[in-house]
Amino acid sequence: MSKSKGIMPKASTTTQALKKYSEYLSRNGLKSTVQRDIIINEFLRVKGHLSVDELHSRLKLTHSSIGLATVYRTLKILSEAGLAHERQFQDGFTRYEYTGPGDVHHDHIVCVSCGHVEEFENRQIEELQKQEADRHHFKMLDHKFEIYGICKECQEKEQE
Amino acid sequence: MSKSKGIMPKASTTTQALKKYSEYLSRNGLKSTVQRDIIINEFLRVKGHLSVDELHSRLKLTHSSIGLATVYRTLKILSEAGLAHERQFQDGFTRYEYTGPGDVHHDHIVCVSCGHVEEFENRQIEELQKQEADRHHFKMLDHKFEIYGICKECQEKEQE
DNA sequence: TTCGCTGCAAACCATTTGCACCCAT
DNA sequence: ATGGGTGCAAATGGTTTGCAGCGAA
Repeated sequence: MSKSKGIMPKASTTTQALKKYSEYLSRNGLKSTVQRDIIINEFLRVKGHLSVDELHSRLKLTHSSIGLATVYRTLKILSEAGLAHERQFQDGFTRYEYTGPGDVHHDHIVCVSCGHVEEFENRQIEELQKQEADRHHFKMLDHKFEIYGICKECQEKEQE
Repeated sequence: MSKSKGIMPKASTTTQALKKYSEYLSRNGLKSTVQRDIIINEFLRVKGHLSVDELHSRLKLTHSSIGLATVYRTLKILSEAGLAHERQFQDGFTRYEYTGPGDVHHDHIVCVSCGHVEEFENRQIEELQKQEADRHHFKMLDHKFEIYGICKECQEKEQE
């Protein structure tokens, strides 16, 4: 769900992301390493809602020595750099989702049977949220909205 | 946020809850014990959004021998009996909230500073959710909607 | 050469479970 | 007396952290 607002994007989202990432590193006195590059490239390539363990398993296929802790630490950096969002659905894993530069806030609809995740944007819901926050005199910082259900494919499988 | 729909409620919510609970026990071959009674009575008395540890700490004041595992097990039973809802906000604890017989679905607005939780109902949001589920061909089972922010009291404290 | 980074193992921490004993039915 | 319940301690499992050696700047 990354949206390029410009008419003619000059660089791919991945290139922009890598740039933002390396800027974040130097601004914070952090170093570029081969492991981090491997992790980030795979993360940007997949663009799903990956759990740390899922990403680590993928990486092990081609880079067997990479440590789970390093994947955790790198995803935390991406999150702090504003390139990834931490998500917690109901399955006990923290998942990370890529966030592009022009991305609009969105929510999730999760299949409790197969784990499939779809995204949606809904302006009206966003607006109603703000109204509720105001009504309760809260300064809204964030929100979490997830719909849990059974996706089309799993409904069809159930009927067999 | 328990709403009695009747004009003249015959029994208090607590009494009704205890009845529902004991019915659940006998229907499932479970036993009534002093520990369970103590836990449930305190849970019904407080009616907040209690973490297991918070409830256990309260109970220890008057019943020092009560075990944490028993509190976990009893709240699980209450949840299965339909008298409590498991909630997970962002603080790493599972919280339990009392659910009365005529209760309408509601969502939460949570203060990230002091942990205070308020509730709200919003028909329009519920309706928009259903529309989103339909649009994505999901059979909706459940949802989770939380607004995170700073409550009025904490905003005032911040300014000092 | 300096520090940050890595992989490993150990630590964390909320929650669950195994077990020997207890008690409601 | 039977079999579920209890408290305790140990196990679980995702995530974090300490540490000795490694490598980028």
